[in-house]
Amino acid sequence: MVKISLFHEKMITFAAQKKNEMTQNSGNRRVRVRFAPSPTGPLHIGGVRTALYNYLFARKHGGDFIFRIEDTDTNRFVPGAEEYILESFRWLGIKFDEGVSFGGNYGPYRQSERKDIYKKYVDMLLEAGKAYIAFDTPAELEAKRNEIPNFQYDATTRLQMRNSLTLRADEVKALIEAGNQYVVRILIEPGQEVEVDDLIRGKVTINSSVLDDKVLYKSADQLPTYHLANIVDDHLMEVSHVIRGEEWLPSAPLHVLLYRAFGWEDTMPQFAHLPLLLKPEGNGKLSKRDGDRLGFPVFPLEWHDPKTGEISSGYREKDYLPEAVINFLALLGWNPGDDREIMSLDEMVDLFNLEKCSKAGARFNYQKLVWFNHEYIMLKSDREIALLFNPILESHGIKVPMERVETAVGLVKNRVNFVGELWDNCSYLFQAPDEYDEKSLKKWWKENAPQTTAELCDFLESQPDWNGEVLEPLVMEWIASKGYQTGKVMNALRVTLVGAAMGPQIFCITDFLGREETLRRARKAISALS
RNA sequence: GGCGCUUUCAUCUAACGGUUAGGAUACAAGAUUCUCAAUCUUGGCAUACGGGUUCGAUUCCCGUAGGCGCUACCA
Repeated sequence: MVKISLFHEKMITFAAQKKNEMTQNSGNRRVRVRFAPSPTGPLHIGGVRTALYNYLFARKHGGDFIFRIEDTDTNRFVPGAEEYILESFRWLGIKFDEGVSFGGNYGPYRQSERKDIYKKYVDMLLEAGKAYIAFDTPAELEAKRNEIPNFQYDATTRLQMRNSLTLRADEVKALIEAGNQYVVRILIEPGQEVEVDDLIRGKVTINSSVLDDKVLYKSADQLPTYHLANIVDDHLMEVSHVIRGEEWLPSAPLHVLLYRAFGWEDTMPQFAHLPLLLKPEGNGKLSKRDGDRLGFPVFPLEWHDPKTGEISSGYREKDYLPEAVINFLALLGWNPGDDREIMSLDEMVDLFNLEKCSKAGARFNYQKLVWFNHEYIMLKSDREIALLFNPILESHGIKVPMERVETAVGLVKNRVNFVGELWDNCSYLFQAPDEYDEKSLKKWWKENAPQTTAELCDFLESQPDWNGEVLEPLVMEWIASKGYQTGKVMNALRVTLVGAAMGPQIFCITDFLGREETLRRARKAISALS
């Protein structure tokens, strides 16, 4: 009975999962998603998470992951930003299938290189009467906003403005030929309920009357704005799902209307608006300043601003492991449905499901990221960590065989959160202490310590086999026979070898140091400290 | 101001009408021990509020309050 019902339950769960996968991949379309940043500076950590979710979704459904550059704002363009973004994903291990620098059949993938395409579609909208030309200058609009509270360029106001709806056709033509700059605005029909079907939030309905006639195209630089470029590109690149931040939710109805205006509603992508990343404390979304203030990076890589010369710290340079960053980020707004927390990228791909994404913003609690980093240090082999640690050793002038580094790492890695902390925890393995910690001395280097340590040295020297496992019981026996206290003897020795009351088991240290070095250090300390 | 989204421990979250409301981080205590850590065990800590619907609401609906976002010829 129990078995059957359990089996039955599993079948139901399985069927439900299948159904979810089907609804998320409607119409048997090939899954194609994109990450489309603007090259206006370093990649924000929230952007990294958005890209990660897109990546997971694409892999989960065997689809394509596209990298598109949305550089339609020439004013905000920052040289080097594109390469920075690419480099960030290389470090994080997130791979794209097509797009800028990856190739593909839907290019070009840089919007500034698609001017002709957008022009064509703008003209289509104009001809169909779904959009119109407006000549109002920024100054005129500014004046209007000052004059009328809550001014909005829409059905209630557009007939008071200078545009192709209020001007005669020959006037419009003359203005353009005279070199007047203009924009193309979408003509929003008021009073319609526009529905956005969001995979995370369900149906979101908004009345078109609250929408304004958004600018789609600027004659000044012959470039579209985000909204137009986005819809045209997603359509042409056959994007099936738009997974992006919640800040886009208010403009999603506009996008639906654009798909409708073009007659592309049947192939419109499905939307999924992700919750935002919030400040660890206080109000608002996570910003660049929070990192500086609270001592953690908000960018994957260090960034040198070419204009201001300002340097913003990055996770890579701050010694975080990319796996830890990815793992932490993945769990900020998503969970696999059970208690698992440590997951590889491949495991996440397997487990990923948009329906398990949360709706509310998540505070960026970097304390947990530190914990993740520790977990990944423990998870990685001693050799992997040793490879990362070796350059630090060399920077301290220490060159030893890799096996030595590996052994040292194995001895102390459980006590660090960062690879960079390794040095402070094991420098004594590679160089004799040149000073002794005062607190440790006070506690363990008592009046008879020089004498007992000297005796211990003699005893150790007399042992034929220098091996911690052999030595330990013999030393314990010796201590007992002398009537000494284990703690006192061992810690006195520790201080002479390490320079402080810290470190792993003492016989691990003597093993690592070897007979000669151990005795040399101990005897040196006895003479130095008596 | 308008529009939209959102609300379970301090934080990330689980529980998709029936649980002593679970896990993790952080915090605290204990264990261990040759030190410091790590580790293990234990502990405290939550369903924003008010109405419904229901035999029964963390879960569904409405309202209030809080939070967040958008409201550019930026994305």
